[in-house]
Amino acid sequence: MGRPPCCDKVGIKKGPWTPEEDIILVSYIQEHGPGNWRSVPTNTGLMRCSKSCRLRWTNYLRPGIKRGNFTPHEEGMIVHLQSLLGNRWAAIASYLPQRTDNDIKNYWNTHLKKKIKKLQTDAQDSYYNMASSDTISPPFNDPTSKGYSSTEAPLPSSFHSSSLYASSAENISRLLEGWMRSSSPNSYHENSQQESPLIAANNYSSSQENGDDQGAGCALINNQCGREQLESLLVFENIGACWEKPVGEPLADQLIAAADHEHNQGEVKQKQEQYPLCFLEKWLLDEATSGHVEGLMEFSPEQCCSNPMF
DNA sequence: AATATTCCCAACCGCCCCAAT
DNA sequence: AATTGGGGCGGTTGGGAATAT
Repeated sequence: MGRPPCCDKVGIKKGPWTPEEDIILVSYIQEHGPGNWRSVPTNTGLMRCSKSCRLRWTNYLRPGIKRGNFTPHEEGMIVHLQSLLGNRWAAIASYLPQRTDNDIKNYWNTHLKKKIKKLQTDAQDSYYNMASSDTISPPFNDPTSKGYSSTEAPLPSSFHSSSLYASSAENISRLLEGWMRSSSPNSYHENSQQESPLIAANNYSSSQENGDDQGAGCALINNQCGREQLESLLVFENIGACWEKPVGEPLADQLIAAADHEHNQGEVKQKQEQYPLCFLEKWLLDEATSGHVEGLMEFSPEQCCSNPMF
C-alpha cells in the first residue's frame, strides 16, 4: 500500500536548510521559475527531495512573504475564514496573499485557537453567572450561530506579537523581488496554470457538496493583479461603511475587538462596525455570486454599496 | 548561573488528487 | 480501466529560543 515517501531515498538530507542551500535553490528558481520540482534536486545537486525544495520555496523563500506580526485584521480574517472553511489553510491563505498556509496554520494552532477558547470560556462563564437571573441564550456553541467548534481552544488574555525575522532567507527573497516583478505573471506564482477565480469559486461550492476539501479557494486570488485588488478590497477602513455589519459572529467580533484594543484602543468600535467579512462569507457561501467574482475585483466602495448583489 | 519547562515554527510525514501512460 | 508518480494539502513533530524556577 502506498509508495515509500520520496524523501526516504538514501542520501537525501533532512533538517534545517542552510543559507547555502537556500541560495542554490533561489538561484535555480530565478533561472527556471518555480515548478517541475522533481528536476530541482537533480539539476542543482541539492541533497533534498523535490517536495522539500517546493516547501522551502513556498513557505520561506518565495518573494512577497510577510512573516510574523499578524495584524488584528489578519487575525480576524483568519478566525472568520476558519469558521467558514474549516482547517483548509491553503484556501484561507489565498485570502491573505502575503501569508503562507503553513504560517497561518501555525499561527492558528499556537495563538488563535487558544484565544478563541479563552473567549468562549470567558463568555460562557459570564453567561452562566448571569443565567441564574436571566433567560438569554448562551452566546457560544449555538448551532444557529457561526459554527465555531466547541473543541476549539482557549485564549490567552493578551496578544503578543510574533518574533521578528531578519533571516538570510528574507534577504534572499528581497533580492528576488525585483526579478519577480519584472518577470511574467505566470512565473510569479507556481500554480499559474490553475483555474480562474470564477471557476475556483464554482468549484468551491461544488466541492463542499462533495465533501471534497481539496484546494477550494486556493486559486481565487492566483494572479498578482487579482491578489492586490482583493487586498485593497480588504482594507477595512476604506470600505467599511459599505458593508452591512455581520451578524452572529461573536467570536470574530470579540477577537478583533480584543486585538484592536491592544493596537489602538480608540478604534475598537469603529473597526467592529467596519468589519467587512460578511462580503467574503456571502461570496463563499452563495453560489450565485461566483459568477461575479471578476467584477468584484474592480469594485469601488461606491459601487459595492449600490450593487444589488449585496 | 543552572536547570526545567513552555512556546514557537520550520520541516517532515502521510494521504489524496489527478494527469499521464 | 488500471497503474504510476508528481504535486498539493493538512496534521504532526523536533529542536531551538524564551521564560520560569
